[in-house]
Amino acid sequence: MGKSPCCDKNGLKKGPWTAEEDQTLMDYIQKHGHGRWRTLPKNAGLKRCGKSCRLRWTNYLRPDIKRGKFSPEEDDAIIQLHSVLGNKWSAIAARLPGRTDNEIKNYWNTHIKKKLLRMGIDPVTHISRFDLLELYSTLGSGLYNPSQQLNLAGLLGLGSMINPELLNLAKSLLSSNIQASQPGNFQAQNQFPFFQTSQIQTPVTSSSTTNAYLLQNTQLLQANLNQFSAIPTNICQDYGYDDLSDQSIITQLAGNQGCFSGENIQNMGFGSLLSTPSSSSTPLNSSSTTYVNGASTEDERDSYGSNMLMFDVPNNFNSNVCL
DNA sequence: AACACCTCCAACCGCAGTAAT
DNA sequence: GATTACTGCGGTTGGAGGTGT
Repeated sequence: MGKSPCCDKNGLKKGPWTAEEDQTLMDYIQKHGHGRWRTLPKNAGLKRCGKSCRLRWTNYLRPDIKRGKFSPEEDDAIIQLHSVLGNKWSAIAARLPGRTDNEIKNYWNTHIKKKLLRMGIDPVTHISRFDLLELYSTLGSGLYNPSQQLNLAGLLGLGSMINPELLNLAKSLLSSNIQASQPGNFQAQNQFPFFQTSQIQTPVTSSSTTNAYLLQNTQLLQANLNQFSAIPTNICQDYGYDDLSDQSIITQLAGNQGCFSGENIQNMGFGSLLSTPSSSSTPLNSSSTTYVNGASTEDERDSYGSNMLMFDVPNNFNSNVCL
């Protein structure tokens, strides 16, 4: 299903390698070295395509490959490198001796990503989902009614829980000329400097705390957001909104009825709204998948929807406050 | 025991970049 | 400069093995 054979047409074998094939390949490479992958299998007497041989060698047979479980130090290194390099698995592998890009990629997708999700951290942007939620909520309110004096955190009784710098940042944004509702106003996908991976701060690691991470990300947001005065439409488009001024965004951000209530917060699907496709190598710039209200299936099991909103609701929280 | 579902990872595919012609 | 061949990379898949019912 989905995959068309690359070797069958030439009568070449595909699928798992046998011990004999491994030995043949290793013997040949020991004698002649690797390279010239297209002619190698023929010369070595293997009924495999060159690509398959190269992959087998680089991912499994190479003598310098370290196998076995990843250490906590390696975990941290991968997270840190990923926050800087993104899905550049080969670049990450180059900094982790003995590990292959394929191995790291698999490990990321099966372990680390889930670990970060459980911590409420977006594995693509390495930004706390709580900060993103707050930012988007604030922006959404301002866009819906730009003249409105914002005090969302106060309104919700969340002031003490939200980083004030982030709120100020969001307010600053709203006070600037927001032109994002005009399609085509942004030139490039990566113009949203806030997600430039080269500027992502040290990510959370297994030994860090979420609070420290929030502070780091707030500083990052502030530094980056100072550089622009409009919100790219593609951010909204990525989540299925074509027009940033569309009230539906606000409705989404504020819950299905346009009101914040405890129940709405839990159910409004921010996890999907704010998530990015797991396979995206360009944070928040995916063009292929729209995530709205749980429309996507992947990793919704581990959705931030539950994780990111794991915070204490103050006793005086008014669950029926409308925006 | 049998079946269904889930997790993990080796291997595959397609694309992009580079080198050779 | 255009075309072809080769290589490397990142995303995705299939299936084995594990776990739950």
